[in-house]
Amino acid sequence: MLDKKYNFAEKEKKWQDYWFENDIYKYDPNAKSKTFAIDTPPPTVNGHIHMGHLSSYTHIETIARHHRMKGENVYFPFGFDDNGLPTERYVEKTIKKHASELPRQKFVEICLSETKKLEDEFFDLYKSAGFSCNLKEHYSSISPNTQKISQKSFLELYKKGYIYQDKAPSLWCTECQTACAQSELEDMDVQSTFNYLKFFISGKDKYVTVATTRPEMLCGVVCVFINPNDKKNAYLLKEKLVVPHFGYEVPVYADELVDLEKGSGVVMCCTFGDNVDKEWQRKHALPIKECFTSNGRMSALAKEFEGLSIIECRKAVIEKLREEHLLIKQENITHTVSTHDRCGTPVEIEVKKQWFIDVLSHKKELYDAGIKLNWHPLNMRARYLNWVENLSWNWCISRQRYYGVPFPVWYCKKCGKVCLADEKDLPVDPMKDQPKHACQCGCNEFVPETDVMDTWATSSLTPQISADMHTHKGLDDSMLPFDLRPNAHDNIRVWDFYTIVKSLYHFNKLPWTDLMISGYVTSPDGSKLAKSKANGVSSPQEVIKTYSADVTRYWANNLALGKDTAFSLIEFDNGKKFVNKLWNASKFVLSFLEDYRPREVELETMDAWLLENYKNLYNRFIKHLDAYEISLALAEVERFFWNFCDNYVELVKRRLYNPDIFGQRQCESAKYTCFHVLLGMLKMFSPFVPHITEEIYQSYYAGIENKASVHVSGYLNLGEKVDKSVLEKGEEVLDIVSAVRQFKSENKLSLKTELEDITITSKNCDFIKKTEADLKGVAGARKIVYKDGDFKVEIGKVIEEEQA
RNA sequence: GGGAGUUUAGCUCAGCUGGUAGAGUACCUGCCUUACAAGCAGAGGGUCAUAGGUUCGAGCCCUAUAACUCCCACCA
Repeated sequence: MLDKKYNFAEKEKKWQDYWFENDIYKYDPNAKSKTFAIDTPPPTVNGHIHMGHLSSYTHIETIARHHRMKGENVYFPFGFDDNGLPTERYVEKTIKKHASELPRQKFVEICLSETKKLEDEFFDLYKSAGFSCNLKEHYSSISPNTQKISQKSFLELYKKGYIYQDKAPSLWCTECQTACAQSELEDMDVQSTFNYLKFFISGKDKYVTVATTRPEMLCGVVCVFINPNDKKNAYLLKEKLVVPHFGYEVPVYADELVDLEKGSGVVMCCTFGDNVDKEWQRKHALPIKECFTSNGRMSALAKEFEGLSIIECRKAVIEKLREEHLLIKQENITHTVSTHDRCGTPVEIEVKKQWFIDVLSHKKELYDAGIKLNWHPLNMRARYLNWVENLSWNWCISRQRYYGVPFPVWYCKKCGKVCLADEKDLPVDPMKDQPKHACQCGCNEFVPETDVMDTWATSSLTPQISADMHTHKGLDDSMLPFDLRPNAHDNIRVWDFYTIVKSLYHFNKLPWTDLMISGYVTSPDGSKLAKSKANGVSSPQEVIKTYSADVTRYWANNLALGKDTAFSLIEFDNGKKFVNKLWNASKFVLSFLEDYRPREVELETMDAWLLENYKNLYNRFIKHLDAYEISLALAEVERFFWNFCDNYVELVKRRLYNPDIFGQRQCESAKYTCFHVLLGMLKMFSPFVPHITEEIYQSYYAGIENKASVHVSGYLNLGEKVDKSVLEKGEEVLDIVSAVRQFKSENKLSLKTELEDITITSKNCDFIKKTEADLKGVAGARKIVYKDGDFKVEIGKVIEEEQA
């Protein structure tokens, strides 16, 4: 017997412990059934999980549970992405110190201990949400084993020629003091000033106007560009121009990238103010002049401004130009600058020795890979393709930071040659370990590489890293491709892209066959959720505590794939109602089934109708979930369920209560139907609301089916062929019930009011007649008269209560 | 500038291969019905963003337009 009220706090905890202790979701390496492997997103350990993560993990969960219910062997690993800049930033904020203020080793130790705390929090949350990934073992992107895989990947790609080291322009964050990748850029609108400056023509008392937002870079001007079609200024090509204030001369070149409409149509070029400068530098073989040092201060080039910050220098230079009458006018503008997504600082371009993975020369393969993958929803594919088409930087994987996977690289002290670690010695830390062999030049002294790898250089290997937890084969492709990569749309250009790169370069294979892309949960005003801010949105912990894990999952499962949704607690009330209804309906139905064991019986008409409906539902349900249409699948089974409660159960409950009046066989038929349909529904609901379905299942069905859990019990397939005519005829019976209810409602009568008689006109009287006992009961009619003809229901006299 | 998405009832959203506009919620009217008042029954409520087109027939297909959201590019 089920409790009168469902106590979710107690039951959810009970079943979570039960699942955990009994390894209910364990992947079985020896199973013969098909494996469904999920490349679970490892949460980045850089703050607290918010509702957005919870909702997208819930989608993964539902899909994992669905495939488990289909009898597949689900490989659902778990891990943490706990190294790299995001984690460092989190730790810096927590301890209120910059990494550079501490000894490297000390900082790394603090990172390890701080992330451990967060990981414990993550673990508790995952468990309390009832997640069915393998919580007993997990990978970490900083663990020695992961480092080994990551370093091996580096060595292999280096040997294959995909990785190269170069002193080349790369994106530089002056705040984090490290290089970063194109995918880490974020646009930000800033107020800025367009400064119109006088560039005098050398030896003449004539000037041209050049507009710039970055006057502090005047110390690094290498040339001035005009448009090749600019007739008015064409004469300048033969002249030299004098850089204002700094007084040195630069040449003038023509390039079609110059926009005649912008500013004065004449552009100064520095190496490097922006992307275009970078291109011009290469195309016109311009000299490289570095205006800034790596910490965002002015370099010696800036003469008297050396050591000022970029912003300070900008002000100071403007002041100088004004004094020297070289500033013609200023215009306030809003323009977009690229900032570092981890700290919001505008990025600069720096020329430094960095490690790169070549992606630009493989755009075609990367693009084709995007075409071959199955994207859910499909339109998300465009984001990937768009990104690949617009790639303009090779993937810079070196970071001038502390907490990350080290490069397995030293440099010969004498000849400077790169010395790679031996594969069998991995993982290595070149700052502690030494190469085992002397350099080819004979020198035995080495300088370690102090840079660490970009965190994505490692997390792009999650299919291999997570497969290794079971295969123990390291960097290996035996489990590739995985069946599913799930993540939110922000990760398409980052994690998805990089994973595809690595998988293609290593194995010439796709990392997975399908991608499932979740949308964002935004705050009610539409702004982004962030791990660091609350935005007026409840935390997952709060929501689960208040509403239960099942209700929270119900909410998440109703969100459309790929679409952003504003968070609202109102939506949780539907889930609460649903869970309550499921409890009450199950309690009611099971109260009739206590000692019942199913056996074949000749079915009553409406029982057959419900079973046909169930088959119909089953087909659609499976089809939706196979296509990752989570919310549609849930809506479908939920609609069936409410119909089951409000129509079917109402129709048959008298039979269940009174076998003496309605007949033993008729009662048996209802029991048979209830038994199967409730069981089938519980199984279908189980991926969405795993706790309450388990509680109900365990109270009755588990013993009969002899299964450890509803979640490994398999769906109930009652046959795929549906008798449509039974469905239609049954609907007509419901129409009769509806007509009677309408009559009673309009006449403000209680639904139990009895009626003298009702007259039914229909072409299906034979069918309807067979339901007469049920119909009389639910309608409260003493007599039913049948007529052949177009469908019509006439209500006879009401029997007053006193009489009844 | 390129791309994607959205626009359907007061609100949140479904709507398949083109065939009489749907659900939940809110509001209104009733009903304590031997599971559930966190329930049940019933009613009202829509120029399917706009303008054209294709079609016997368009929420759906085509062409424009508008508004909002997101991604990318631009950043002199």
